[in-house]
Amino acid sequence: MDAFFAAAEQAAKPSLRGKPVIVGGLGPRGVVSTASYEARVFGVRSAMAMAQARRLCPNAAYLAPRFAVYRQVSDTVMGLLSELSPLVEPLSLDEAFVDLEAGGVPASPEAARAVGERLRADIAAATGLTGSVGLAGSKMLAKIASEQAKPDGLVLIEPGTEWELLGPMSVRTLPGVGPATAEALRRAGIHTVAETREAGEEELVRLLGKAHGASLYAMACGRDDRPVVAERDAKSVSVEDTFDVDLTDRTRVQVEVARLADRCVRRLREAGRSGRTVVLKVRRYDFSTLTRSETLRGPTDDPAVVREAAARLLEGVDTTAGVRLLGVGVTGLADYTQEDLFAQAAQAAHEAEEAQERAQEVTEGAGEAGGAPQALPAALEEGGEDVSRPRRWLPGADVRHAEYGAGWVQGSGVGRVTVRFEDPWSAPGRVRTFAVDDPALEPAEPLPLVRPEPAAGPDESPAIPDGSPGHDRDQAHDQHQAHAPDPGHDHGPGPGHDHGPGHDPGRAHDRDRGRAQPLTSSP
DNA sequence: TCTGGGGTCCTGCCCCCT
DNA sequence: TCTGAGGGGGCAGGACCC
Repeated sequence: MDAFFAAAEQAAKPSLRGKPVIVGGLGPRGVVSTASYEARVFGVRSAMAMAQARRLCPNAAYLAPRFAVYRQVSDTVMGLLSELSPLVEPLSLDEAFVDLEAGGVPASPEAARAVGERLRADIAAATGLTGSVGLAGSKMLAKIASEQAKPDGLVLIEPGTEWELLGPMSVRTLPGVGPATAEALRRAGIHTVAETREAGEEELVRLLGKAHGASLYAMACGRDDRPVVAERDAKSVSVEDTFDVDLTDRTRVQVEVARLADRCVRRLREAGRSGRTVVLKVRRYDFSTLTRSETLRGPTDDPAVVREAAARLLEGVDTTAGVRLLGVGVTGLADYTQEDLFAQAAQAAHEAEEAQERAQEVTEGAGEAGGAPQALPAALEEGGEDVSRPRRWLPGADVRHAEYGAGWVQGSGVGRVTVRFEDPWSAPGRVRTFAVDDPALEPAEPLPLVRPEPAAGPDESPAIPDGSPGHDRDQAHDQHQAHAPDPGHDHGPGPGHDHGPGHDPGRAHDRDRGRAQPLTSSP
């Protein structure tokens, strides 16, 4: 998929189409996940510090990723791929290898090209997004072809042309050659694929080690017989958080490690696995990273066991100078069924313990100062809403207003949140600003990017009528409500308080009159 | 004001066992 | 009974990928 996250956001948000869009971590230490092609013109790239991106492209829309949406689109695309062949190997949400031969596609360039073009059309129809297709006789070449095809194209590498094609390319083109390998090769005077071949396998092994050197030589010669492998089991599960501000307080570090251990086990259990080796990861103030690991006698999915192991590992790490990242992982995965009986018997006790932990966290939460990891949307953590914290409105998040309908958060701050009201099928919408605790405004489920088929029935009119559903009407509301008095705040959401619709819409105050956007610049 | 989060694979070292 | 070689597991770090 082309500029996947950013393209999905543009599809979901009509006002962003044709504009620079940057998806990534929005905190002070965020990095760019994906930049739209419009943003790349300014030099913004994946993995770049968000701060640098903002300097390069201050007028872009900066959005937090919405993985639920991307996963949905990804499932759709992977479904189309699986219609082509039983052998589909997903590499990530937006990329996969397909073995066309296993799918019975005749081994001719014409047949492959036809399948590729049809696939691209099907993806566009099913998702509203563009994807690029690389066709070749091996994974490495197919991948190179797909890179060349981007955006929105198809490239086929004819058998027999690989040698000349690869020769002049940079070594960085080859899979497995990153900055360090490229530098090692550069020092040896090797810059291109052809020079890599000329160096010979022996020299590459000497420079890079056995496995890396040998595989690099094969790749440089265009030899790559790695099969397409469907369904690979994960070998580790891990979670990590970078903190907005370095942690120095030892107790806080211990609390965070325990939280991460619990999150890690939750993920482990969701996957129905257990693990034997617990890994603690610590990135210090100076970005130096260390890991400590401990192998248990048998695999576990017991939060208490993982928490305790992580705590023991932490004991051996000096954190006084400041910690910017903490992580907890589990490797040596086994099937859940191998869980030992003792732990299962003790599980009830641990669950009671967990419940107590959570109760404690809520009371501690109120005093939490800066340095929080990118706060999870409060609603995500546990069913109940955490009343001790104000709701956080992440830019890009889906919302629904009792009166104005579906929209997305454009920005928030100083007690207000700015929302653009539009949906994937509407014309670009307009912006309104509300108090962050406006009860008429709620987080919402993402809308599908492609308009769903109208419900089967005699009446074929779609749920959302064509044409913009009445800016004029909105305007009328503006007149009425622009000066609605700000009712006093009630900070005691007692029992029975809910955010359901039907609250007095007069609480919505629209101070921007559709123009001023004090918090984020409108693209 | 640089530098996320989720992974995989490889290497080197140490230690223990055979 | 002692010794040395070699294999394998555990551990830490690093490179790479999306």
